[in-house]
Amino acid sequence: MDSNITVKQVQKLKTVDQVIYSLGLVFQECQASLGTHKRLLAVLQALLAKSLTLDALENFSEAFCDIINRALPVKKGQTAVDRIFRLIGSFVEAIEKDSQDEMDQDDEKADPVAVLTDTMIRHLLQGTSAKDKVVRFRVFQLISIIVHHMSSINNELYELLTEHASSRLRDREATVRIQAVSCMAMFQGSVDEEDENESLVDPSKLILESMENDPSPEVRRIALMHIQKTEQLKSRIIMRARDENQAVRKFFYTTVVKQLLQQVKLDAETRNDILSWGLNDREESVRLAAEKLFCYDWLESVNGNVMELLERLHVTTSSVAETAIKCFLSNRADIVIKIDFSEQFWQNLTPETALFSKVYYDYCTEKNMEESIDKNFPEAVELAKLLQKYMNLRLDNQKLIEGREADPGEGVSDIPMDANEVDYVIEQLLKLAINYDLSDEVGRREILQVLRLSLSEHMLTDNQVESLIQVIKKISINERDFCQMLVEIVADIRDSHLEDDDFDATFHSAVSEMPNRSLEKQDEEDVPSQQSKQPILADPRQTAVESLKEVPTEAVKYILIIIKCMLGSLEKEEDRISLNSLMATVVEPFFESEDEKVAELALYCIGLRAVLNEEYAIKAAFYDSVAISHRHLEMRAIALKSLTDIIAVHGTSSIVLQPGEVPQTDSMKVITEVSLARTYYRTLRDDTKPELQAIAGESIFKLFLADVLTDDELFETTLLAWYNPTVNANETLKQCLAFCIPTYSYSHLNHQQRMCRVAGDAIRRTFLNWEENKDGIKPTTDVTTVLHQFTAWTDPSRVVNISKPDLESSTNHILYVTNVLKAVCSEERLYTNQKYLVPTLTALSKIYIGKSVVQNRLVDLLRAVEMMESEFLEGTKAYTKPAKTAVSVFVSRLQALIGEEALNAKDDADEDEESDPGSFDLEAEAQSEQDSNTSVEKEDIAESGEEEGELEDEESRD
DNA sequence: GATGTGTAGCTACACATC
DNA sequence: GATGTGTAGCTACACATC
Repeated sequence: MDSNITVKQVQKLKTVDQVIYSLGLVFQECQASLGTHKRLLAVLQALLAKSLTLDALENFSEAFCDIINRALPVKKGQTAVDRIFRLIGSFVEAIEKDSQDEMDQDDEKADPVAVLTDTMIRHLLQGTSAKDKVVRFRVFQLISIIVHHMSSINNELYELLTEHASSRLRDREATVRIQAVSCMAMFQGSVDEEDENESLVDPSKLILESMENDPSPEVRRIALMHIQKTEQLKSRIIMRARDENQAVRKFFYTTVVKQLLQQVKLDAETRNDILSWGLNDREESVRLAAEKLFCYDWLESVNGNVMELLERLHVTTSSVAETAIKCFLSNRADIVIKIDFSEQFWQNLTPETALFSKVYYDYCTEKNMEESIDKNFPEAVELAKLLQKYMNLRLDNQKLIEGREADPGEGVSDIPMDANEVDYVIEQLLKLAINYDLSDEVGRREILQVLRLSLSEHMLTDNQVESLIQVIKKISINERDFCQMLVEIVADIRDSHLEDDDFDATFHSAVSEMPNRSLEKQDEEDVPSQQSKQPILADPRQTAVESLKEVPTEAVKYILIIIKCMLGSLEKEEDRISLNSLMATVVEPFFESEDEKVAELALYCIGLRAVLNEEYAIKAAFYDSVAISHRHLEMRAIALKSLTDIIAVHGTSSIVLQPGEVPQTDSMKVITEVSLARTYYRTLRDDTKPELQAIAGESIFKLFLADVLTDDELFETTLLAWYNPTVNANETLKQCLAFCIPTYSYSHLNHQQRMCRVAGDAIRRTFLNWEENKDGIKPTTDVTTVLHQFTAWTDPSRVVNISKPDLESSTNHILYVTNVLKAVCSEERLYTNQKYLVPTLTALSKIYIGKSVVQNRLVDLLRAVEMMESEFLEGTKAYTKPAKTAVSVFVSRLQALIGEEALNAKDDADEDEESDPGSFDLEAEAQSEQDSNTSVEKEDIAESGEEEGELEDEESRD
């Protein structure tokens, strides 16, 4: 028989042996290429038919299993076996189909196909818990293939299979679990929920479990692929878009979303979430997959109608719409090129088209597509008219609504556009105007006119105010001009709410003091410098407060929002006088408002001003400190952030009393260095206010990174917080510290030195806290992790951009290890406990010692280690063999680095000086060296020493 | 546990076959 | 034109080894 076996040849076969021999040939041949499979499939079917006519089904099955056995031990990745399995799969499918056709005709006959598949599966199941992982993998691979090609299965076999597969879902090998999941997937939906049999496992639940919790991303991916996309499971499936593994996330976007959209209903919010997570993913590959999904697949699902695609985003409430449109513009140049905004388009803006035009304008600007801008976007004058048109529409709407409320009985006249939608359109037009080409003088005037009137006469939304003020800023000649314009507007708004004539003394006087400003470019020199020296008013504040009481709260909020946006967009202070007046008469009085929102806005404004003006910062710091200790949570958060910003910009010296400085009665400078540190310290330690804790953590590191804060004690508090088990519940703070601690430590050698100084004490206190365990909460880390982290943070080779000479001469790790050993040896509970001692000593192997470290430092360290060993460790139970080995390895390493000669020389010197070998004196040396290196920090360190006592005192009083 | 090596799963393209 | 196959390069991850 030649190697290319055919159906005709099979039909001529006479004996069982010949059939079995041919079977071997088929599987021999199928391994080489998939090309022959079609013919071989026919041959296999013929062989089965032949064995039936010879009444040798049993022999045929046996031979089949024998062939399978030979493939089972072949490791993964061998294509030959994959081809064999593929042929078996096709074979099962083909004979199942034939059998179905025959069964329709004759139900009585025993089904040979069922016998064959049953034999094969039972044979394979014997290997499901084989010792060889390859066998377990191959067994489930083939079972999975067979099951996928079967149309039905009897109950007995089903139970057997699910039982084996479910136990393999917890196989040690990920490859086996993948196949088990794939096999189990075939049985989803087979359990009838109504007559739930207790003994039956529910495949869907098991797959769900694997999809969410399997440690291997590949298993999770396969589970995600196979799991049924049902209404019940969809919310769990969608969460895979946030899987920690990028391959899983990417797979979700390339494949799963499409399946979901076909099989279940997804509401707009869910779709937006999916899109938002994808387009903002940290991995580029995931972002690309999400972009493709949106720009091609979703567009296709709305038949290429771009506006419908945008409508489905629900732009007015979506935070992702703008990103989505940007991605659309850059991905679908083919569609973008056809864009043509007509007059009609601009007259009938919808939220979608308004947003699109805004994003498109920015896109064109960025890509220098001037032609597209000229073609599609109106002149500035026209833009002003458009703004006016939609502002009018907004006003008409409001009147209609008010009218309807006043007289509900009246025939309801249709409101042309939803109020929120009009607001949104206006907001987009304003945003469009921010970057618009306003070089045309007439257009600029027109727009400014519209903006001024709108701002003072309409109660715009917060977002609208913010954008509008940015446009005014852009149009203004300079900051002075800008400020004055807004101060006038604020005055107008206030006036409009006061009817009494005697109200306006303060306000108008504040305004009238300002030079006349006009749109025309005005030389700054024109402003008489004397004006700034004139007294503002006898007692402006008092009168202002009185009159402001008459202004409705809503109007006050509106005014404060305008001021907030104005201050936020200032880069420097060109008009101190009018700002002073504004703050004193309109902002500061509201700090004490009973309305929380009003007080918050006032404090926010105060903080913004303080960043611009160092003198004002003292006042702001005063307000902040009052707010931090007395006011409600949101207020305290604003105050804490504001205080941090002030210090970051102006430094601590400008706002705190210097040592010896006595608080003046007329000054608001009341904060001391200690009270400032204590504010952060207390906030960070207050578990009852997790939001503030997180802000404090972030603030402290911001200031440490900027070298504004230099308090070692405060820094140590952050480390203690990191290892405090209760912090684990505060996700924001945890994330903040996880990022900030290493970032700070690796940012500069001096920063790392601070870490080295406090590390010993921080480790000691952390361990003792765990030991005492006051709160009864289990620590979430262990001793080894703590030491690993500290050893890494203090490793000079991890400092970014460190120069080779700096690295090789750095003594940071030596300082660190000295402190840690000292700290552990100072506490009997630690050095006599194996749990703490052994990891401390084994960590010695990770200590980085540069090639050009001063020899004396090494000798001192060596002496210290030897002393520690003889004084504290030798003879204690905790000093186990691995600990001893670690110490002796470290000692040998030090000795080798030092060299014998230096060692002897140093010994002599020691004898001469009669130094005390029992003390850790090298830390003092290290400290003094560090001080001389950074003379600036010297004082701070000394100061912090004093504070340490005070902070501690405070704490113990608490 | 740190290291080097191996692998799956893309992705894009060329080419053959139906 | 649709479909399947082979090829190569790439990357993140899993695995094996010490």
